[in-house]
Amino acid sequence: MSEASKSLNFLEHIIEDDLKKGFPKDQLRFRFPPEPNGYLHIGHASSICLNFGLGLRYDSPVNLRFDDTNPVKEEQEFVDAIKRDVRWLGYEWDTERYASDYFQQLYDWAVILIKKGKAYVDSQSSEEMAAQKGTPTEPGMHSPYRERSVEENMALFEAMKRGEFEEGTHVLRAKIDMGSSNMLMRDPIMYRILHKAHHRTSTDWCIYPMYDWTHGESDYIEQVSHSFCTLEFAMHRELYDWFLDQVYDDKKVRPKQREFARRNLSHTVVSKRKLLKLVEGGVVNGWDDPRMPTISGLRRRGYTPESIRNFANTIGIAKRDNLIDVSLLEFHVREHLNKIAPRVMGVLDSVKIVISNYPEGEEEWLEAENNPEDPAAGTRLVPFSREIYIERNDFREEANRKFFRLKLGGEVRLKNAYIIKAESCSKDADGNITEIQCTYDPKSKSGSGTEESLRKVKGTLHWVSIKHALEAEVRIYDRLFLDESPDTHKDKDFMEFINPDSLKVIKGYLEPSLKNAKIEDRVQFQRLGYFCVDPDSTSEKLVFNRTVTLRDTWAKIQQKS
RNA sequence: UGGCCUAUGGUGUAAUUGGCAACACAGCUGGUUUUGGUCCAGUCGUUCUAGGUUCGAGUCCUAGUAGGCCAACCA
Repeated sequence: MSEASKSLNFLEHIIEDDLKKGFPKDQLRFRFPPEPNGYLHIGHASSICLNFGLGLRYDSPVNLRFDDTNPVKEEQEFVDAIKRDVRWLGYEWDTERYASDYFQQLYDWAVILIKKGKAYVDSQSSEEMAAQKGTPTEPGMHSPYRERSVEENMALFEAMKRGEFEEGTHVLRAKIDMGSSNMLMRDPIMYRILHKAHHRTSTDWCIYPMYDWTHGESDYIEQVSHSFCTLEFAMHRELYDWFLDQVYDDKKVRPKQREFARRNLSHTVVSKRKLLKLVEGGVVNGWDDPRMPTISGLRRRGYTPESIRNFANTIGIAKRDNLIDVSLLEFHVREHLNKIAPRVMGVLDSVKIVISNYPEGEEEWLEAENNPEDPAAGTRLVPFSREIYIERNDFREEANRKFFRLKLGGEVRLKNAYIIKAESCSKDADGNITEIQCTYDPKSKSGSGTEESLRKVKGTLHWVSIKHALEAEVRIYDRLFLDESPDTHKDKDFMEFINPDSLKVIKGYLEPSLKNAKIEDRVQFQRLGYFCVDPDSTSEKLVFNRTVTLRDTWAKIQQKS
């Protein structure tokens, strides 16, 4: 969809209104502000697409700013992973920033607040302060240290900075209103003492600013015009504005915080704590496990950046609670892969067919279309011979008219090859079919143009020549949770809803053209789904991940009966 | 008991700002097809409730109801 024809979401309306009121378009500026303490997931993708999409729409710079004010949890590893994921999604930031770049400026401003009597050092324990904080329905009480003199506050704050105190002994608090109905305005903490090395500033600082004091001022320093965050920060806006008022120069752009509802995807969880539990509990094999809703997991699963961007644009941005069905994400990856993924044949649950009237030892290479959606993709050759594999569930000894696959006495088209007829089958002692004996019509070769080749047969099957088949490991992934919203049940833990069959590892037989498939190559196994080559692949052993099945109306028909 | 936010098909978002409720997904019916894929056509709504303003209300007003968020030296 072109940007011009797309309807506007409420944040775009806010920007349009600002523009209409005279805000200069060339001063529009956005930012994506992750905390480097974990991996990006599908929820972040929405925010990334929102902010960077706005940048593209208005031709405005977008900063990537790491909100790194807590050295206890933050690491360089996450910075690198986040940058890689944002790039992979297809976005370029204007400048790479760190809240830690502003520590000195923030400190200088804090000194100004102290001197104006708007901040003070509190020397109580966190328990004492919590007790004085009040509740949502009762006002708080003043700290006994609230009326310290400017001189005393300055001396204490400077000593905090010099590292003369233990962690937890003092904090710097903004002096606002302990009676406010907004708990965040009840003298919020601006600085705490932390004797921890920071991933960028090392041991330069032993006091670290809190989120509220940092975020708005960072937006201001960067001259971000519109600062978009999720709804749980709505109450923070009053504080954001209060802090801004303390330093604001009206010749500069004043950042505007607005909040949107985070997007929830069905059949998954997204909180860092829960994701970590899945990783540490061994439920999945790491942060990039293809079942994880992380960007790196989706990448390994075979999702394309374009499909994720289209998904994000389709679900839009609003303020109400939501639960987006994962089938919408699956639709977008199918839509994209349908256009770009080469078609190949692979049999995942095989049963052997012997074509009794096909000469023993003979083989021929048949032409096959690489992608019916894209003629420019060309053709390839696939080998055919007397013994082939087909999918076990593509054969039944007897079946009704609705089953238009192979049955005894029935005919079926082998994709790109011949029409065959099932004559008989062999079984083992347990009654399992071990081999199907067929005959073929030599004149029915696909594309030969003969009358026989033009015959209409209802079913078409994919197949693989046994002699030429490539063996591969195929990982069949399904959704990780059976419940659409596993972590919103009051009396049940989300771990109770884990799908025990979210991964099946099987052996598949593939056509030989896949021999040189490279890691991250994406293909469609015809009639089965989209698959991609996993990084675990080696030259000896191919490993494929199933990204998503094809739409399967046959499965629906079967379910109904 | 306080404050803030939200309410439109099964799902997600729109509605030229007070003027024929639209788009996508999912579901269901058919058609096309050498993938039961793709593609095409059709189908699926008391805009949370009750009042009010108005020629006209999803949109404005009032009162309810329901859901979410708010008491970390986290972000």
